[in-house]
Amino acid sequence: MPELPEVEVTRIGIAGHIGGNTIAKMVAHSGNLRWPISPELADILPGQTIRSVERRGKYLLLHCQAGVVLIHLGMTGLLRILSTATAPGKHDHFDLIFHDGMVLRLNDVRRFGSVVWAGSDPHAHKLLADMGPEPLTDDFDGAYLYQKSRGRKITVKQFLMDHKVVAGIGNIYANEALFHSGIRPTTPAGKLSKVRHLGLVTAIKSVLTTSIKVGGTMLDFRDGTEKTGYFHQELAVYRRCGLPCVVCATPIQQNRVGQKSIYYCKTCQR
DNA sequence: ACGCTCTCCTGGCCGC
DNA sequence: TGCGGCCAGGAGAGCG
Repeated sequence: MPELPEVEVTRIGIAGHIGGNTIAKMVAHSGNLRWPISPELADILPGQTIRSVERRGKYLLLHCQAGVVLIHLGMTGLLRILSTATAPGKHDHFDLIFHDGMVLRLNDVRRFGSVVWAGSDPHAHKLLADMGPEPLTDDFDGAYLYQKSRGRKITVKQFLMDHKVVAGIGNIYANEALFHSGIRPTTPAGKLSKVRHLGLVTAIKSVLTTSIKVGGTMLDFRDGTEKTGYFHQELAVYRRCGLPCVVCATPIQQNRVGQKSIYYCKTCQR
């Protein structure tokens, strides 16, 4: 599923194709995604030029003169660049057609994604306004995370996935970062020391950065020729229930916290 | 402010 | 082979 690294790789990939290109038409093919595709887009977007493509958490921001289109890929969303429009498939929901014939197409099997008009002040939009710092910026450090966790009773795993705390950390990277920092996912966030927060932040940055590099070598956005399973990092714990820990060979445990799966090594993570 | 639960969706997988 | 049922999972909404 698209996590922050995949969204970042997507951002870089599509920016090279649509940046500076002018939109001729927007077409919504099917019913709703998470919310209805903002209907005003059909009126606003024709004639708009893509100035830049930004990422905030897992949202992509397409900057035009009139404002910003927010795109979220949900769990199964995929953006493709086509050189010419082809008939949309069952799970193709949205096309941006450019003057030169190029098409940016959103495919999303489970329809948890969204396409929203955010106007000229996107960072004030309610979907972005309360978001915490980007995990790969210097604003996100051990002191910050430690301070935010004081008094919090939720598990550190759930804490990391709260986007008001830090933007764009999903289930995979929460599990992986906790493994690499040796922290049991079920530990209450408020019980962890400052030093352990520092290690956790270091692990988050490391695992995200590595994954962006890997994803970047495996994506090709032109005409749907992207490799399947385009994110292919070696995962240490995620979905490895019962398999040996890569460090100590203890079988990886799986449990549920909240509605999500946690994976951890009971020996390495305390 | 915080924490918990519910909800959206569908392909894949399991058991019978 | 078909069918029912369950699961994964991002993250906002709504409630206490």
